[in-house]
Amino acid sequence: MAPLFYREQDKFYVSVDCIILGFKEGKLYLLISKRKFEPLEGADTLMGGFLKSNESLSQTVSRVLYEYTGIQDVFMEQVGTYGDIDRDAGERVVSIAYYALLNLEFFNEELCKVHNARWEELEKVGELVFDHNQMLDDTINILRKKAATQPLGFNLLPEKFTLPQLQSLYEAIYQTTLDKRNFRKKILEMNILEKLDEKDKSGSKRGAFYYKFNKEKYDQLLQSGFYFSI
Amino acid sequence: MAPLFYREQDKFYVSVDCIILGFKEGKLYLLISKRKFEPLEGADTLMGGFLKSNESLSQTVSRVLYEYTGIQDVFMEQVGTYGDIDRDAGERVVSIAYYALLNLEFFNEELCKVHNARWEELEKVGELVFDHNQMLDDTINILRKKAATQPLGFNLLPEKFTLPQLQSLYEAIYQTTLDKRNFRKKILEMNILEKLDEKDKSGSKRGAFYYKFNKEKYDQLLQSGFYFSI
DNA sequence: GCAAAAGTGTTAGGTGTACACCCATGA
DNA sequence: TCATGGGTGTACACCTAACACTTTTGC
Repeated sequence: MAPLFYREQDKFYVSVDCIILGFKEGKLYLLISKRKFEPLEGADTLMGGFLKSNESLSQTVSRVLYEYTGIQDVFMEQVGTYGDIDRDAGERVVSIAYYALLNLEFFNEELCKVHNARWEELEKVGELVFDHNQMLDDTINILRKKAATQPLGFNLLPEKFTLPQLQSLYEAIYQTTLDKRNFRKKILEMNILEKLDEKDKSGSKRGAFYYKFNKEKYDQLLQSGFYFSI
Repeated sequence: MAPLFYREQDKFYVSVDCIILGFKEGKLYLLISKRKFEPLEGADTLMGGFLKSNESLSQTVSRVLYEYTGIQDVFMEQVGTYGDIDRDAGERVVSIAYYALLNLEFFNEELCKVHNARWEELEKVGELVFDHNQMLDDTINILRKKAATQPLGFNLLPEKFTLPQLQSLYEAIYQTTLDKRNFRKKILEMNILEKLDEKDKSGSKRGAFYYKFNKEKYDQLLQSGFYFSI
């Protein structure tokens, strides 16, 4: 039984909504689903779920991510909380938005069908239910700020990636083009990438060397005042 | 009556906790109160309040800020949402943290007594209830990031302030010392301050000129790609 | 006249940015 | 052999950071 003062308070439905982003062939994609219940059943929506009494917020997010993508241990961060009275047309619901960055290589295509979900090009996302477009805009703003100063981007790539791939990821995030030489110089000077002896021949005849992100080295550098910056 | 699917879900108490910061004589201060109900009655706590059915989240924050400080139209932003199962020792409560920056000049001292509240030097804040220390740490991190790229700081100063005051504010936020000449050059070059014909003689015999933040000019500059940076 | 804070410019080093050509390979 | 994308170095402009002395005025 709740202590006295608590019992006088109102209670609310609490949900999480997930902005799930992936990257493929130079473009960012958002995972969009069809809403499964009234009101607005069938409309485009972010992945979401209700908080349960036996779950922490982050457990709810992990559960929702697992249900829709089949992936565990996904990189995710809170975007913010949306609490307008009428934000959900069905009932008063306070919703916490999280974004997740994942590597499309490991994505379970089957689950897409189960949930009526699809990957939509970020630039072409149309109207979503409620305040979900706002959540998406807020996410992109956060992503742009964070990606410049923290090595988030690697979550969107396979473990082994090429420098042209990495560059095109940043170009997609910032909707701009970057100078190849400057980009390579900057990222390599940080000494957080490990060059492999293997080439990706899928993009060109010559092939581009694979690299991987060296997290140990990055963590070690952080200790000594280093900071990531693109 | 809630639509069918909603009715199956759990409901939760939702609260807001406010990290209220002020600045005086070169130091940042946090408004701390004594918890008014069990459990942990009398312990040091952030200002907080429960979300009500007829309020949006930001209305709740405004209400709490007004109750505790007597000030309306305070600058505030969301820090994040804290949803661990046992974060509140009394009951399951999901709490959204907001920080507020205010000008101590207008602060209503009377309300301090009413609420058993006090301004504590930020550097000397001790243990707070639940996860409130975490909320405070997260706030300081956000403040440090934001204050460097957005003109938030002016919310902590009176409308008229001197450059030595402004500098000591940034020194307090970043816990560092800055070079007077470089600081003045940088801030004045932005052309967002308006020099007044009046001096503050309280800090020295010679007196320092008052300036004020020119929001119109700042907004105008933003349009043309300018960005604030300290 | 002196103590105490306000105010003022210059320089060197480092960082960001613009820019064009050769390389490796499969078809 | 040629078309395609991968890979490389330099020069200049700009910004940052370091640094010391003069001014004002109340006491």
